[in-house]
Formats: sequence, structure tokens, C-alpha cells
Amino acid sequence: MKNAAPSDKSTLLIPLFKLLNELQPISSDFEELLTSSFKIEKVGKGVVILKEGEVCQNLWFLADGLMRSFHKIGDKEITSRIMFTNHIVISAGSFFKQSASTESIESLADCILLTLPFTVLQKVYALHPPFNYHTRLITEDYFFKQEQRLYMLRKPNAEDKYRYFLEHYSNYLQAIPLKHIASYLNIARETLSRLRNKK
Amino acid sequence: MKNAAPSDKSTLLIPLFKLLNELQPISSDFEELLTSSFKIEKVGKGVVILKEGEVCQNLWFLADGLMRSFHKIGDKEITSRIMFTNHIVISAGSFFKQSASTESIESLADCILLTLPFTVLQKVYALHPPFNYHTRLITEDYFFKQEQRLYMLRKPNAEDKYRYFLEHYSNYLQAIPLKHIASYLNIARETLSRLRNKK
DNA sequence: GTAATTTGGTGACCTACGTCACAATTTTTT
DNA sequence: AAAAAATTGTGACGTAGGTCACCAAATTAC
Repeated sequence: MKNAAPSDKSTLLIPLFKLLNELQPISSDFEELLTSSFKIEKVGKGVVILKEGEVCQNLWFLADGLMRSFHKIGDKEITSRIMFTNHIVISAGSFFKQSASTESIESLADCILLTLPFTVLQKVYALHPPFNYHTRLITEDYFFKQEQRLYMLRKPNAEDKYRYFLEHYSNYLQAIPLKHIASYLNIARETLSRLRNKK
Repeated sequence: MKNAAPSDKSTLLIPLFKLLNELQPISSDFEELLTSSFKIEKVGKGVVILKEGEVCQNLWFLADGLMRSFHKIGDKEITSRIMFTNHIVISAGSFFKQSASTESIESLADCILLTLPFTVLQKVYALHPPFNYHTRLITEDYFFKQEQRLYMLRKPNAEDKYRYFLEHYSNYLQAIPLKHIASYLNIARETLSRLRNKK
């Protein structure tokens, strides 16, 4: 853990509050409520924060670092999402329905996480119903991104899929091990290796 | 159009209100507001209700019938979703952001639609903020279903994809032309034909 | 700084499935 | 009820990309 980034909650939450305020301004009271609802947590690289089969009891705001979600088919790991700094991390189905997760989530780098338990979030909603508006829009946005990913997976060949990745995530190319990118794009590690070197 | 189903709004909206009430009971005042916000519309088979490039200005509640969304790659149509009776029909990205749609939506059978324009929906939210709660949960649910579809597209072979379809939609098998199912599963029409007949 | 482990690159091989072409069947039109 | 159009089935064939095996390079551990 070489990370020397600022590590107090209010600082780390600035990007989240910025996002919320852009959707609809929030009061400083509510900001405080939210701040006190999150718990700060640091994890090193390669830590599994949610294991297949468990219930995803937390929502994480990834203040710094990189994560991926994956599930197993036989002894193979399929990377389903790659998640970046200042994004929300959950296993959607499991968190929303508080049911067993079909995927695991692990860190691909040292991470700073702000953890919000499901139960606490429900209290936040109860205390502050307008927050449903914010989360509705955020969920809509994540829905939209899922749709993009579905388009990607339907691309007719490996090259088009890789091109999609370049267009959307080129700034993260260095940080993510090739094998995870390949798995995310649903192509073989070797195919991606050839693709990026040839041509 | 051979459909002789009941055709008054309040009757057609019963399944929607049932869904809403299960999430959180709604007042009869609000039910009335919603009912008056929807417009009833019937379309025959093969009608395109949203064209690629247009803004998806409506949310539709599909009271009866069957629809699909698709986009073009070259001269090929890729079916992205198949939508059933009593489900909400939108082009998510386009509707949420009121931006140009990347997909078209067309009816696969005679349909009864209940149409709610985006602008009217915004007024509904304004008049009745708790409705954000309902739509948040509904969006979460659709998000979850998207996730399922992503799993499907990552299945390692055509047979597994077809099996997924059988498990989830076997009751609609007859109603949907094979070529659309194949396209939805991202496999060739011919492959699906062989799959279902052989074995 | 060296050993151990993980990750990425490259060749050889093979097969699942896409494509093309056309026939059979079903549905729609008139 | 016949004709036309759309949908599905089936064979022949080609290839993109998966798998296996192994080496090179980079990262991590000690």
C-alpha cells in the first residue's frame, strides 16, 4: 500500500456529492447524514470484498483504486465488470434484492472504499425520501451503461470488441491486466494478445 | 387485429397498479392521476413505434402483445430485447437522457399500448415525489434483468445460450419467430434451427 | 538481488459455428 | 383456394478464434 492520497471521508466523498448536487442540490444537513453513514475502508490489491454466494450487504463508493467483478464457469473466471475510481460498486441483483450473489468482487489495486451497508441506506431513504430521486437517476445511468455493454458483447468479431474497449476505457489500458480485459470482452487471452500486437 | 381483449384504460392498467402497490401502496388519487396520464393506443403487427435516431419520447406499458428492439449493423438487424405483455417498454438510454435512440422498437404481434410521454412523467414526479421510490425499484429490477442477459451472452456456446432462453422464456417460444430468438442469443438463424431439431 | 510466481506472446492445431445456397414449410395476401 | 411472401430446415464449406503447450518478460516475494 503505497497510497498517500487524502484519506478523510469528507474529502473522499467530494466527487460523490458533486454528482448528487448536479442531479439536484442537496442540503448540508443531508451531506452530513450521508458522510456519517459511510465507513471508510482500505484494502490492498487482490482482496475479495464480496464472494459468490454471499449477500452483497454493502454499497461501496470506490474513492480510489480499481476493482472487478467475476463469476466462475467450471474453473474459469469470467470478468463481468471493471470498476473505476469514483464509481459505485455493488453486485446489483444481490444488493437490490438482498439475495445470494452470483458474482465475486475483488480489488485489482490498492483501494480506498467508502462503505454503506444496505440497512443504513434504507434508513437514509426513510429519513430523506427525496434521495430516491438521486438514486433513481443514478440507477438509470448504470442501466444505460449495461445496455452499452450488451452492444459490445454482440459485436461480430474480436477486433470490434477490442475497439469498443479502446474507445471507452483507453485511459485504463495500462492498469488492467490483459487477461481480465480479454475475459471482459469475452475473447481468449491469446486472441487479445495477438490483436493488440499485430496490425 | 383480431384482439377482443378488454380495452378500457383502468382495466388494462390493473397489472401495473398491482406491481406498484406491491412495492408500496398508492392512493386512489394517485391511481387516477396515473390513469389519466396514460393514453391508450393500438398497433398492428410489424409496426415500428420508435425508429433509430429519434428520441424515445414515450414510455409504453405493453398491456397486450409482443415487441422487440433492434439495431442495425450494416444491413443486418440485431435483436437486443424481446418484450412481453405487462412489461414496460422504453429505449432506456434515449428515454432517460432524451437523446437520439440507437435502436428501433417494433411490434411482433397486435399490441395494446399505454403511452406515457416523458414530459407528462416529469409532471407526475413533480406532483407526486414518492413515485420516485417506485420507479427506483422498477429500474433496479430492470437493471438486474440486464445483468442476466449479460450472463447469457457470455455463455461459452450456442447450446448454453439456447438453454438459457428455454429456461427463461419457454412459454413464449411459439410466439417469437426463430430468427429473432437467434439474433437475440447472438447466434446464426441456421445454428438455432439445427440446435432445436437435432438432439 | 535472486527465486518464485504471475502475466503476456507466439506457434500449431482444430472445431464450433458463420455463411451461402437452395429446398421445404408455413403464413399472408388477394 | 391459389399465389406470393416470409420463415424455417439442411447440406457443403471456410474460417475466426478457442485450446494447448511452451517460452519470455515482468512483478512479487523472500
